[in-house]
Amino acid sequence: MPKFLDSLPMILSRSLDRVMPSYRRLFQANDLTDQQWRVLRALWEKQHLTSAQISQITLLPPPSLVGILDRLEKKNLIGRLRSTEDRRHVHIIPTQKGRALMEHMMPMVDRIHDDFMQRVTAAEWAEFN
Amino acid sequence: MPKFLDSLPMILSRSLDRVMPSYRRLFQANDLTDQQWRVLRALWEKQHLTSAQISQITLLPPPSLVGILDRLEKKNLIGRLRSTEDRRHVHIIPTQKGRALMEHMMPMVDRIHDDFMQRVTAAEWAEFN
DNA sequence: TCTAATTAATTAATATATGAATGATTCATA
DNA sequence: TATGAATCATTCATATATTAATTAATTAGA
Repeated sequence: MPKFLDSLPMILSRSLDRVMPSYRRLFQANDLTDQQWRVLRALWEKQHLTSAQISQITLLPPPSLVGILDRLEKKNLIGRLRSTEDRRHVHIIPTQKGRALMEHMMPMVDRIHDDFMQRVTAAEWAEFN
Repeated sequence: MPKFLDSLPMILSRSLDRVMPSYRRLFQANDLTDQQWRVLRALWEKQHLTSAQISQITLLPPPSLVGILDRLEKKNLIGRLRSTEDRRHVHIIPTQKGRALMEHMMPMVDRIHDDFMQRVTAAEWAEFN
């Protein structure tokens, strides 16, 4: 009978709780939520994605994505474009402002990742075994 | 430059997304949300906890906990008891109905955990390395 | 002893998650 | 080619996350 804190969901949640704050400080400094960042981050690797594709990549559920895209659009960071071939699809494209913001943030995000991978492979990583 | 999907937050989120559905089916069958379950699960190992203690154990932020406790109380699964020594504290105690529900669910939850630890140590677990 | 600093729980405002349902569109096929 | 099944984005209702602020109660210190 495993203890509550040793359950898979709690182990993973705890890990996330330790990883996210470092990122979140940077996101907040740029007026972005975690989820808004995820969308922009996905568009960074491949601009021009449909809403469904973004949902699959970012793991953000479609109903949430609607609002997230609304707010990104309101900030003029992305644009929505209804497809002409298949009018069910909506293409999401980063704006000039959106790309500039990413250009500015990506190096710092990469650095946070690198910093983690050095500490994590030693300390936190061990918790999984 | 790590790919988005290889970042720590996405690896952990993806893992959670694969683990939770199995549990969630059981929770829903018993009319509980993930978070409501967490609170009852914490009280299972040690009934009589304060709101702050539950927050620390379950990782549920205090503002969220207020509503979660409200709904658990409304379902008559827990009781709130304002402390007499320090009237700032609120003791949370499972009701008879709450304990009965846990007694019913714990074996099934443990089994889900065991099933995972057999598949996970082989397949998913490898993803962390 | 009286005020300033702390603490626990809560409220408020905004953003997301979850599951079900809808509307518009496209596809499959009889 | 009409028509029912499948898709994509969206809406709806409810529950939770996040940050800041508030309230009530306790403690620390002048």
